[in-house]
Amino acid sequence: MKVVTWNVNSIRTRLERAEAWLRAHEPDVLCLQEIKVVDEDFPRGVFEDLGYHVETWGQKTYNGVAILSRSPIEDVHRGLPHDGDDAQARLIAGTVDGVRIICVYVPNGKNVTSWHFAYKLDWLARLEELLTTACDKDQPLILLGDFNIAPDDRDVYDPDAWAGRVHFHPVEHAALARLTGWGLHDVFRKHHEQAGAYSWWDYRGAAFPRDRGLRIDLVLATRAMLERSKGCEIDREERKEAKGQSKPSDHAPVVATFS
DNA sequence: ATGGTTGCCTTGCAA
Repeated sequence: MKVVTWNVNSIRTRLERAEAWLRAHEPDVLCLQEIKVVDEDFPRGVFEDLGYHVETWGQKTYNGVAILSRSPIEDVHRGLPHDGDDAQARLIAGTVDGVRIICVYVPNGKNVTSWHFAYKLDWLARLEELLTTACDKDQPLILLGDFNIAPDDRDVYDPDAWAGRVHFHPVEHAALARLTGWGLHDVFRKHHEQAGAYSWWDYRGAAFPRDRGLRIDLVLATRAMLERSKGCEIDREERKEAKGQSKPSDHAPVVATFS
């Protein structure tokens, strides 16, 4: 079972690349973030023609998440506990071949003094509540997506410069630790110890060619799925620019394979 | 160096 998370930064702008990537890599499950379209405008036919079931929770202009799967997607759930009617579209879950898949787009946070940062922390607390009240840590479960948090020093290009900043703040690390403390494991770290394996590079300041990135796109799994984990790779190639091609997302896909 | 670039869709916000 090949499961992927990819923040595409607009599915309409990225459609050509997303379709080509799917044809080349043929994942079983693809979790998308920042689709930036309402459900009616999601180009589902393109993916259905490739053999995928499609479940979305879209939103105009911002956010939006989706799960594409070769097998049917059961028990689909959208949103978090205490979401209001105006909730941001940031979480969609479904069960595929007996594995609970939770696709998340964690709020960015902007900067630590912003209301966006408080919103991020509240959102993470409600994600923890979802796990503890509606999920089973002893069952096969994968929580994956754009977490907008780099777990440790190996996951940021300049840890000293990033210390205390949004995406690498102690309070964010504490929130992430509560999720993993519930019973989740960083699948990438089962297979790779090295520093400098990033999944996101800012569009600005030539961050990608200078390799100034962060690993903020994570695949977290319960013990049952960690034991089935056979590999986890970041597809850095997809972040590259090529002449005559449409632009890449600022995030690379993260590919995890399970038995 | 609080800059820079991209995507939304139109004028400024979010990332």
